[in-house]
Amino acid sequence: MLNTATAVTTRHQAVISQAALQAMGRDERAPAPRRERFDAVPIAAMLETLNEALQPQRRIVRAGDRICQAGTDFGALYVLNSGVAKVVNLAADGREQVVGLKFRGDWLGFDGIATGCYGCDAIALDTGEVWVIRYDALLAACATRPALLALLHGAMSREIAGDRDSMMSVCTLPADARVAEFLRHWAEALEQRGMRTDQITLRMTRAEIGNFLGMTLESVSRALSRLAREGLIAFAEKGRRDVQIPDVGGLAGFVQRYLAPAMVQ
Amino acid sequence: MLNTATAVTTRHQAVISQAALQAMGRDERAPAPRRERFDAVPIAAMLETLNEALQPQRRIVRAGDRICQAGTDFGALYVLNSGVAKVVNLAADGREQVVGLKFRGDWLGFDGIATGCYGCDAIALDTGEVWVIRYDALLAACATRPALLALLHGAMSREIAGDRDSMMSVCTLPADARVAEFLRHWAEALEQRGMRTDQITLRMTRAEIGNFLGMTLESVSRALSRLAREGLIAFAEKGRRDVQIPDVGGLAGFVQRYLAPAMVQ
DNA sequence: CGACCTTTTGATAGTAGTCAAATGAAGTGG
DNA sequence: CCACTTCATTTGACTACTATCAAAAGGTCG
Repeated sequence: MLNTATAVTTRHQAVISQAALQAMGRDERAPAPRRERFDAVPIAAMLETLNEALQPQRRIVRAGDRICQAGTDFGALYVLNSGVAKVVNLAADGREQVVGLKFRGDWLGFDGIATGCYGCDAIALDTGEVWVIRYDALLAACATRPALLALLHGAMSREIAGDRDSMMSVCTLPADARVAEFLRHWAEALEQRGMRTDQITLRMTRAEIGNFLGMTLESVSRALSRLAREGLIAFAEKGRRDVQIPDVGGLAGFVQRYLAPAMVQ
Repeated sequence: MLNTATAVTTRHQAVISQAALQAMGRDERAPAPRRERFDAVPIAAMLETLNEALQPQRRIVRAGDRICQAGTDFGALYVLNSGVAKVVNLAADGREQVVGLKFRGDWLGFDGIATGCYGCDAIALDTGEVWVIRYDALLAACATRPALLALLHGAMSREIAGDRDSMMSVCTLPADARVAEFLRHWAEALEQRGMRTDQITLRMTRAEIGNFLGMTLESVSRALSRLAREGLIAFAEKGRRDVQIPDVGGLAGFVQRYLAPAMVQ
């Protein structure tokens, strides 16, 4: 119960093979797998830098508008100055999945750099402003402004780390906790941007949320009902798209409790 | 049955909300969500460029060696010149998950750029050579060699796209198909690097594979047995770590069949 | 050989998916 | 303004996939 490598067996299996354990035997226990999740550069500062360096073209989008389209030629990256967007991955066989949510300051279109065409659709979930950053112009500007390059790399790096965290949520959490974590994550994103977190408007249907989390719309609905029954969330009087979160910490606690119900020592 | 947006309902739910559908109504059907998955720059050429531009330090690793460690200060990226490695994401609460597999030419450590410390462990799965690319040196070299920067961005972009595909596999495929897709992906990675694909040596235990795919080791074992029973794979005489794949296309077909059993039109 | 893993396979349980029906919202046209 | 249509959501009943528990067999290494 003291070795984290083998203690976690609540859901699925422990990861570390014996071979790996003994191979890394020398340096006993990892010093501090602590991960800092804050941004080195605040979002507002990043946008300011981008704005003055590139004076990007602005585009107003409304709910449902496609910001970029899978399969079309890559030429620009997009930065959300306001609003919310979903990223939808499309497979050749017709499967599609929401693989990400984007908020103010987030970038879109990175997946097009390598292949020369966008790999995902990005769809606005409400009204917002998108900045169009032509990739060649960005690179040119980066040549004279190292800070810009740092910004770009930071954004890509954060995207990679974020995707992995999504992966972990989907793979290690039961359905109810996944929904709780989804809400917590959304609230956290708002908080980082200085917005209210006590009430959030989900701009996705249950089906979209389920698709994002790898579960059915019914399971999402049930999970939300259960969270509401436990008092962790509440619905606005009319319509169930607005979720009130009296205490974000409560959601985090729920995830932890659900994660390791018997891990209370 | 002709509208891909609503046709896919075999597993979980269709993604596209009605609102989104009508909002994007004007441009009828998407032109071609085709995604090109090949590399613009062959892997060998990329390594050659890296080598001559930076003459990176080389490090020989053996199975179980840690290439980089979550939580430690970020200073360098790593490129696999040979061997295989797994990327393990660590959560603050002790959960850990294999979130990626890396082969020759793949980069490691991108997640450290934004936060200043690595977010994942990277563990060698067999003997191999790792190139250490100091990040500051890389940036300096990029300033005079645009090709290097393109390489870097291409690698990060590919990582983002790849993570999303993993996410989609985990979320949209049933257990058996997930394992088949895992094998297919491994074979594809070998093929892109000019290696044999008819026989691959899984360098992970069933527990590790299961952790990666979001299922238990028993389910992985059962899935492999089923694939073997169907003749899609075969085991070497001794030990069940070597998997023979007579026809990679067969695995792809299995995934498709399992994906849409009733989608035969 | 014996200790220790890993893997396989079976039996059982539980979570989440599927099917179905009812309610709730929202928009349309008379 | 109100029927009427349409879609989103909720909830129940049932099913099925996959996790869990357990035992045995196969490998590996001292």
